[in-house]
Amino acid sequence: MKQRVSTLLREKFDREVILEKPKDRSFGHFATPIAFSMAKELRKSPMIIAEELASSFDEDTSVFSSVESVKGYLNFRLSENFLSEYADWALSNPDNFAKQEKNQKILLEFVSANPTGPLHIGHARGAVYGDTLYRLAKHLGYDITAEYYVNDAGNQIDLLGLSIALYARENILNENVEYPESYYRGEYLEALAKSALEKFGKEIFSDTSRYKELALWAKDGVMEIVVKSLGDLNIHFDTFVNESSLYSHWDRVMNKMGDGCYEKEGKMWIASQAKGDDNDRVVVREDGRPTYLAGDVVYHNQKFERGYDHYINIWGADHHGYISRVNAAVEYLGYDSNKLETLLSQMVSLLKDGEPYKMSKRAGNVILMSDIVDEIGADALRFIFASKKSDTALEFDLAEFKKQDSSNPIFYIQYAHARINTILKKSTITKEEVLASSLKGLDENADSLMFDALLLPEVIEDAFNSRQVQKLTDYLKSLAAALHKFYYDCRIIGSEDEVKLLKLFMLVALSLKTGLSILGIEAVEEMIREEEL
RNA sequence: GCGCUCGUAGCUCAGCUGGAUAGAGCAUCGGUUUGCGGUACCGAAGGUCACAGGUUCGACUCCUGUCGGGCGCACCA
Repeated sequence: MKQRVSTLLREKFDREVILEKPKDRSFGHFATPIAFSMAKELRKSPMIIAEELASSFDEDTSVFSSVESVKGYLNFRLSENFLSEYADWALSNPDNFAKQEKNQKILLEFVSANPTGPLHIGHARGAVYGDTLYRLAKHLGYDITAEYYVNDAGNQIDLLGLSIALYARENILNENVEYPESYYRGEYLEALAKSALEKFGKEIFSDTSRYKELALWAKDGVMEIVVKSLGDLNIHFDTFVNESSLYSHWDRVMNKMGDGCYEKEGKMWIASQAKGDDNDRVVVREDGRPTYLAGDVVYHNQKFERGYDHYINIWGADHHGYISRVNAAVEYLGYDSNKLETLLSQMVSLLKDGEPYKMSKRAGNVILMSDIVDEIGADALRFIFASKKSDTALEFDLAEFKKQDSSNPIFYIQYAHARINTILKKSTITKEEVLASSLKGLDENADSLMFDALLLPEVIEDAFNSRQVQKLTDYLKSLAAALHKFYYDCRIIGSEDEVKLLKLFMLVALSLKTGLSILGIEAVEEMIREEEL
C-alpha cells in the first residue's frame, strides 16, 4: 500500500518522497514533508509549494480521495475504491497476504548455546528474536536457513564429562567427592548420570581417562534437551554444525588467510588489529590446540563457502567485543564482511510480583527457559521478548503476563481475534455471503479500521529490514485496540451494514492471525474464561 | 584507562532514514452503551526527552563534551 503510493508520488514529482504516518488520522493516511525540502531550491515558502502540489492532484481520484496541504505538509487520504480492492484481494488470497518473493539466500545463526546444559532465560531471548526474524524473512519470501552452531569441542565439553562423573560419584556411588572451582550443576545431570551408568557401567565415573568419552556421549543428550525445549517454544532449526567437525579444515583455512595469520612465540595469531580489533588474537596455542576463535574462523569460512547472499549472527551482548575479530577473519579469508551482520541480544532480568525471581538451586542457580515456559506459557514468553528491542537490557514481571485482562498484551490481542470469531459465528449471514459483499460505502471509522488492517505488509517488511521485531507486536497491539474500540462504538449484528462490517472484521482477523503466526503464536478462536478452567 | 551500549511520565518501554501539540501499558483517580463476551471502552493526572554546547527552517532523533548505569577489553567459550 505504502509502496504503491510512494512509487506513484516518485513518478509524479520525479524525486524520492518521504512518506510518513501522520500523528493523527484526521490528517489522512499518509503525509509527506516534501514541501520543506523543496522550499530551499525553489525559494518559496513550504506552504505555498504544498498548496500548489495539492491542487495538482485534482484530476486524479483513483488512488486518493483527497490531497490536502496543511502547514506545509501534504496529506493524502486513500480512496475507498483503492482500499476495498486491496482488502478484497487479501481476503480472497489469505495465505498470500503480506507475502513477497525476495530472491536472496540468508544464513541465520542463532542460539548456538554450548551443549553443556539446558537453556536459560538469556538464551531464550536470542532464540525468540532469531526465530521471529526467521519467520519474518520466510513470510517475505527470503530463502533463509536457521542454523545452530554446536560448540562440542574445547574445555567446556571436558567439564561436562567431569561434572557428570562427580555427580554420579556423589549421588549414585555415594562417594565423598571434592568439587573443583568450576563445574556444571543442575537437575539434568541426574538423568545423564543414570543413563551413563546403564550404558557404560559405574567404572567410567572413576576413570578420568574416560571422561572425554563420557562427555562426547553426554553432549548429544544435552542437545536433545535443548532441541526439545526449543520445540516447546515453537522454534526449529534447519541445520546444525558441530564445531568438532571443523578442525580438520584448519590448515587449509589458515593458508587461505595468507598474511592475516602469522606465527609468533610459538603460537599462531590472527592480525585482527589491522582490521579494527584492539589486539591481535591467538588462534593456535603453543601446544597446538586451537582456541575458540579458530573454530569460529573455520566456521565462518565454511559459511561463506556455502554461498549465501547474506549472513546474520545473533549473539549474546556480552560477546560484542568478538565481532571485530570474526569480521577481520572474514576479510582475510577474502570475503566481504559487510555481508555478515551480527545482532546482539541483551540480558534479561525477571521479577515475580515485584520481587526478583528466585533462581532454583535445582537448576544450578540459573533461570531455566523451560521453567518460565511452564509458568507463563510459550506464547507469552515469545511475545514479551519479541516486543522489546533485542539489544537493550530488559526487566519484566512474570505476573503481568499471567493476567487475563487488557493489561496483558497477548491476552488483549487474542481477545480481539476471538471476539471477531464469536461474532462471525453469531451472525446468520454465511461466510460466502460476507466474502461476496462489498466494502464500499462504509463510514470513516470503518474505513480507518480497514486501513489499519491493511498496514500489515509494510509493518512486516519494516520489522525485518530494521531487524526490530517489536514493530510487529506494537502493530498488533494497536490493531487490536482499534478493533475493540470499533466494536464498542458500533453495533454489528442487526445493523444495516452487517454484511460489510463482518467482512471488515474478517479482514482484521486475517491481519491479526497472520501477524501472530509470524510471532510463532497461534491465534485462538475463542477465549476460555478462567473460571471455566 | 580504552571500546561498545543505554539514560524519555512513579514503574516497564515505544518514538520510523531529523519534521505538525513527545506516545503506550502498568499503577492512581473518575466515568461508560438497558450491554453482539464490561476479559471491553472513555477520560483525568503525570515528562526541563540525564546535563551543556553545536549543525538545521526544524533535534528525543545527527555531532562534540560532561555526568550516571550495563557489557566487553583471555592462549574461557
